[in-house]
Amino acid sequence: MTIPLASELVIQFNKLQTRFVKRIDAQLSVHGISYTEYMVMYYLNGAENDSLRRVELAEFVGLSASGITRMLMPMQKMGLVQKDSSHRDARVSLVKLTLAGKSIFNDAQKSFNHTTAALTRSMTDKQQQKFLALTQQLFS
Amino acid sequence: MTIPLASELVIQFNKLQTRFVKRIDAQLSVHGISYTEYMVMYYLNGAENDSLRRVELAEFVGLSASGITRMLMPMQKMGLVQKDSSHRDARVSLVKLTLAGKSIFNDAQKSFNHTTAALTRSMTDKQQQKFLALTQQLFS
DNA sequence: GATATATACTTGCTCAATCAATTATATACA
DNA sequence: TGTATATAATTGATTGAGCAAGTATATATC
Repeated sequence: MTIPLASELVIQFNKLQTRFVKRIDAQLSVHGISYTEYMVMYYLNGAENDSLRRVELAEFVGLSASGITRMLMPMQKMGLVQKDSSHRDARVSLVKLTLAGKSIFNDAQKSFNHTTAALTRSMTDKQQQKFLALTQQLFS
Repeated sequence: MTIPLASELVIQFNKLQTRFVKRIDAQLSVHGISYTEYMVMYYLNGAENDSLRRVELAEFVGLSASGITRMLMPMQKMGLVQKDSSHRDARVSLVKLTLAGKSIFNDAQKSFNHTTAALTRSMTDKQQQKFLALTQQLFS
């Protein structure tokens, strides 16, 4: 049986992504954080008011609510993030980067960008743009 | 700080893949198997002599050796795969699909192909080919 | 205002996967 | 031949994540 194009695409795609994350994880471990933790910090860093609610964070990072709770526990213990409560809604717990967190994120970001550049160095800029555009297209 | 193209690419790429796997997992659960179990069966199905060594399987699927051992245990219990020993090398344990395993794989494959087609339906065939080619290029 | 429903988060339990250590066997070489 | 090293697989301990259930608070409706 010949394998359909779409399946071949998904399988190769998945394989590549697994490889990417492993490489990035290895690099980030120098800073003591994982890929997912990096993504958490990345979104917190870019958020307005420098803070996000847990559900928002979960949505961005692609984790469940409980996944976020568990992920943040050690990060808080390490002093990377801190909790704040919302005075608008007593249910929500806002998360933000601490100063130490920001500093570590800045360092990690350099590693991250460096690694992604290495991972995609077999592509020209134009190809990367094309590839990104096609990736975006698949979201719809 | 503007985010570099390569990093944007990797992040979007990762996000998309997570989404893909979730959708496929949901579909495959009808057949009682996960994405990774599907991949195991997929490689076993395509292997010559219908069997693979655990290390080979691990390499293909992108798991560690122990990951494969643990993954195969329940699959064996469910009767999807069986063990064989190699007469060339007493250390190796060959894995192959059982008849039941083949049958379930065939059903699952239909679901899988159907789902991947749905996931990529926003792309023309030509775009899919382009995308696959770019993906392959990143492996080097 | 009281009751029902929805939302934000946390906790207990479970599963999948990893690493490090272990066992068994194979290969290399002094 | 015997000893060191390498390889295949498994096992114990740990981690990351999910789901289902629970708690606290908010909103909607009667």
